[in-house]
Amino acid sequence: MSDASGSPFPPRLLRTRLYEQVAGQISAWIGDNGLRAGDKLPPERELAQRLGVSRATLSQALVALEVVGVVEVRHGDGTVVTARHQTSTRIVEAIRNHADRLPEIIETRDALETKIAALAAVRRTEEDLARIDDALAFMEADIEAGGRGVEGDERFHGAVTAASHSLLLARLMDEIGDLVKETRLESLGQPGRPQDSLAGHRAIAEAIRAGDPRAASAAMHAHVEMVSDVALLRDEE
Amino acid sequence: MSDASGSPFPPRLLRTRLYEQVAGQISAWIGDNGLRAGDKLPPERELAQRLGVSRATLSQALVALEVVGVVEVRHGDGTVVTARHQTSTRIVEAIRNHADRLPEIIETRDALETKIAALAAVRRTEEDLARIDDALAFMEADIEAGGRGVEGDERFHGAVTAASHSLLLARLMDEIGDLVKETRLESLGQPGRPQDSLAGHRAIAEAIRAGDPRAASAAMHAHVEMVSDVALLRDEE
DNA sequence: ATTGTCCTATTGGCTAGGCCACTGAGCCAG
DNA sequence: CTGGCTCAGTGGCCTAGCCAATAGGACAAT
Repeated sequence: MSDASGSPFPPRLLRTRLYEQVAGQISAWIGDNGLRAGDKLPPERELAQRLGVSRATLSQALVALEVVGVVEVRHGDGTVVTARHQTSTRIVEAIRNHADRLPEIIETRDALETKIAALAAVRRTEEDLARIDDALAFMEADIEAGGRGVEGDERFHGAVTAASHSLLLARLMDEIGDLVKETRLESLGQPGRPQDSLAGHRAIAEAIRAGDPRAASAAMHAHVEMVSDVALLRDEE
Repeated sequence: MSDASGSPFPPRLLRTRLYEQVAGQISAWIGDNGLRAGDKLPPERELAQRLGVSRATLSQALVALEVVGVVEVRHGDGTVVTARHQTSTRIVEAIRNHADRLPEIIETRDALETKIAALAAVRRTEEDLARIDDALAFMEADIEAGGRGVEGDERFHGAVTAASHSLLLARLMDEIGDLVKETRLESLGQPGRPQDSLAGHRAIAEAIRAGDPRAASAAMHAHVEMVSDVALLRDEE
């Protein structure tokens, strides 16, 4: 891994596919013109011409918007705006671009993971416990070898999430996975942090093994708080 | 609304677009053949031929899978499977199709909304409180008029979520919005339920107004539990 | 040996143009 | 007023083709 040191590198200049631009423009256009749920978009042929792309490309853009839930394409009738427009796209962007999103991420992790820990304490199987131990061992080895234990951290939380046996919670954790990953990197970059983090994980694991949901929840809460402290120190405004 | 009574009607036989089927098949194929993150899919031309569709359609399918985060399409190189495959698609389906998803929804609501309530108690503005009161009044009027207070319930939870001033949590709530809506309908369909629900809302609102996060959290927890009881009674297996 | 340059096969990106299928609205007969 | 018909509008999908990016090998320069 070469990105482990120094400056974080220009972020790999992203290559936009045409359909993405088109989808963005359409989405923006919907917002700007104040289109409400149920309003119709112009026909594909016209829209394609206006945007200067082929119908095939436009079609891809519509697929993308459809998957995200912004529009609904109805064969023979037209393309209509759905209710979810405002909630979906905008907010994701807002979160991505806003600098002080860290507290929000911490809050959300706290909400989800304390619950997950509590559930895990009650539902964990032997297999779950083994996986958690593996992650712990992996992290320990990594840290002793001078690493930051990033992957071990990820594995641990993944294992705990799996142990909660809740597909929905797992999905939501996955949803915010990318955001969490960033905070993880920041947190574990602090000197001494990996060890503290490892200790926190051990406490969580113990509580889960003991089958004590309250303790597991509390331990997880403390752990998330610790991460938060670190992040806030560096990022305070 | 005509779907409020009687048998639930044949569920409107959905019309699949070709790209959806293709996306599904590809996704399944990835799973069946045990493809891991980083593995390459066959080239588009070949894949299209094998699946018996045009390249344009296949391309749409890939866009859909890309938006969902299952694959990454790299110009000039190929299409590769991303790490998120397992978590994403399967789980959504599993949740949608699994009958006993109610407990999971309750758990998730509990995790998110207790936190939301606590945050709301600390952060609510006068405007937030007014909106919460509006929702309360709306629900009360609806119930007195013989309604079930479904929309009021929705508004109330929306207002509380807004009062938490956390975009991320709001987004996750939105994410599970559809699922929650179903449970809401079931719950409020019980005789006497609307009144109880209204009382629960009042308790939550009071705690938020008082600025007491613990009380707000506890009240919300109690409320969610109540909903859960109802749901489980009808749906127990 | 190593490094940098160029070439080329492979692969995705996008377009053009066309036919088919579905939807909704208006018309007409019963 | 109802049911069936027609037709214009619109999306669904296809074929055929050229353009553009990438990876990897050959080969020259160091």
